[in-house]
Order: sequence, then structure tokens, then C-alpha cells
Amino acid sequence: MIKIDNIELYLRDHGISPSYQRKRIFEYLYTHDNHPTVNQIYEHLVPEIPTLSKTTVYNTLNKFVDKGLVEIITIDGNEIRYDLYSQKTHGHFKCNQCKQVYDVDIIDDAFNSQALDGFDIQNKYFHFTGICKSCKNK
Amino acid sequence: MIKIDNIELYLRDHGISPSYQRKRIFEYLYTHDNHPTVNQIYEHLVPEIPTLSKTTVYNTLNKFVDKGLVEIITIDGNEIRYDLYSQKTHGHFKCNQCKQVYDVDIIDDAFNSQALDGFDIQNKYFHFTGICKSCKNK
DNA sequence: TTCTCTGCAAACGCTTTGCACGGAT
DNA sequence: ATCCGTGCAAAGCGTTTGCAGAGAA
Repeated sequence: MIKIDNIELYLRDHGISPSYQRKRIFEYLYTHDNHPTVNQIYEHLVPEIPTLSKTTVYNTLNKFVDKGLVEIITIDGNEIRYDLYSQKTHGHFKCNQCKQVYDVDIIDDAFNSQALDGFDIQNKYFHFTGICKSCKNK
Repeated sequence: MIKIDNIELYLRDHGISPSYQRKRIFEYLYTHDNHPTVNQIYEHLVPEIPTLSKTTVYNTLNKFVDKGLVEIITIDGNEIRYDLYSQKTHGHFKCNQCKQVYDVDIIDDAFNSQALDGFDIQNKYFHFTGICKSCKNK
């Protein structure tokens, strides 16, 4: 997990001019680890930024992805979620009950499958579904 | 990889009445290991079944998924692909160049991450992207 | 001024739904 | 006669595009 002191500077350093909307959207991603959908971000911010449009959320997230700040996660089909980019290989667990998405540490070495000899691997995605600890204990 | 002698019987055994379209769609999945999209199946079959509609391809695949014969793969967002259900844990590699999807053997044990202690895992998905061996050697 | 960002409205593409016809039982 | 599968047409939904106005540089 990256630590960022100043979002404005951080965006600027990555070639993104830090408009109010962009800062707030980035801040949302930085302060939540829920791997949100566009809609979740939009619904969270609209009460405070009534003029916000989903177009802006889409535009902003696409820009973040372009600049490598954010990556797209697709666990189920159809549902696109966003996550701050992390150097560290990790996976995601989605609870079928509460729908929440958790980060999962992955021991990267475990995956040098001989089946992939000769392939250039650029990205690895590990997704799990099931019932999370807190739903199970209810 | 399952071996099926008689598709008609196989479908019937799984509670699916074996119409001509359903047999042909299943046959496509069985004889190709390309993890096709709806469109790929449709385009392949339309020349031989000119009256075929995409609705039927969708309906049929959804039925196959319901009955557990087929599973959905989503590597990239937006793009839904279909794969014959296999008991064996495996992953998928998608080549960013030729767009083909390959099966990857996975050593299942390697993934009992302690980070998932207390979680009930129902499904595991392993996805890789990059450049495949044959594109690399061109 | 010029360039960029926002956000409305419309377009787009994939998937699902409604429905009527035809075939199977 | 009833039930089920097909496939056209339309609806639905998430995402992208076109564009004009506002704001920043």
C-alpha cells in the first residue's frame, strides 16, 4: 500500500492536472480499500459534489488507468472495479454474500508454472469467490 | 478434459433437451479450446445454420451455465468468454497480441494462502496476460 | 487567447426480455 | 392440446463519444 502525503502533488507528478473532482475521486480510492465500481464512487461523492456526473467519474478513472495510477479488476463479468495500482502481486476475494472485495496476499513464486514456459507474462490476476470470514460468523 | 461420446445423450443426462442448435453450440465448445465469446460461436455457426440468432446462442450458453456444463471466464473487463466446465483447477493466459486464450495448469496447493484463513473459497480464477510463445517467436 | 475539464445528451455495444410462431410430445 | 425452443424486435444497462460552456493557464 502506497503512502501519499499530498494528493495534489501526486497527481501532478503523474501528469494529471489536479482538478477538484479528480482529487476527490483519487482520495476516495486512497481512503477506501473496497475496490469500488464507478457507481459506488459516484453515489458516495454526489451528495458532496451535486454537479458531479458519471461521465467525469469515467473520464477520470480512465485517465488514472492510462497513467498507471489505477488498475481495473474484473472478478465477475460485467462488473468493473477499480483499485490503486500496487507493485506487489496480490489477489482479490469477493464474498458472494456481502459482495465485498478483499485483498489477498499471494506468494508470487508459487506461480512459475512450467505450463507458461516461453510465454511473456505481463500481468497476473488471482480471483477467489466464496463466503468471507465475517459473513460466515453470523 | 472430459471425453464425450454422444453429445445428445450427454445433454439429455444433464436435463437439456438436445435441439439441433444446442448440439451444434455444445459441439463447438467441445471441439475448440479457444474459450470463445458469444460472437465467435455465432460467426462460426451462422454459415451452416443461416437462421441462427444470437439470442439462441445466449439462451443456450446461459442454460449450459445453469446446468453446470459450462463456466464463464472474464479476463478483461467487458469480454465474456465460455469454457467447458472442468473439475481441475486451471488458469487462463490471454495473449495481448493474437488475443487467443490458453489453458494453464495450476498447482492448486500453491494457493492455500494464509491470508484466506477463515474464508470459504468456492471458486478460484487465475488469469495471466502477456505475449504467447508463438507470437514471441515471430 | 488557447487549452483543458466538466457534464449534459446522445450514441454504442453487449446482453436480456417480450412475444409469436412452429415443432415436439 | 400443451409445452418448449427459436429468433425477431425492442428494451435495458453500463460505458463511451460529441459537444458546448466554464474555467485555468
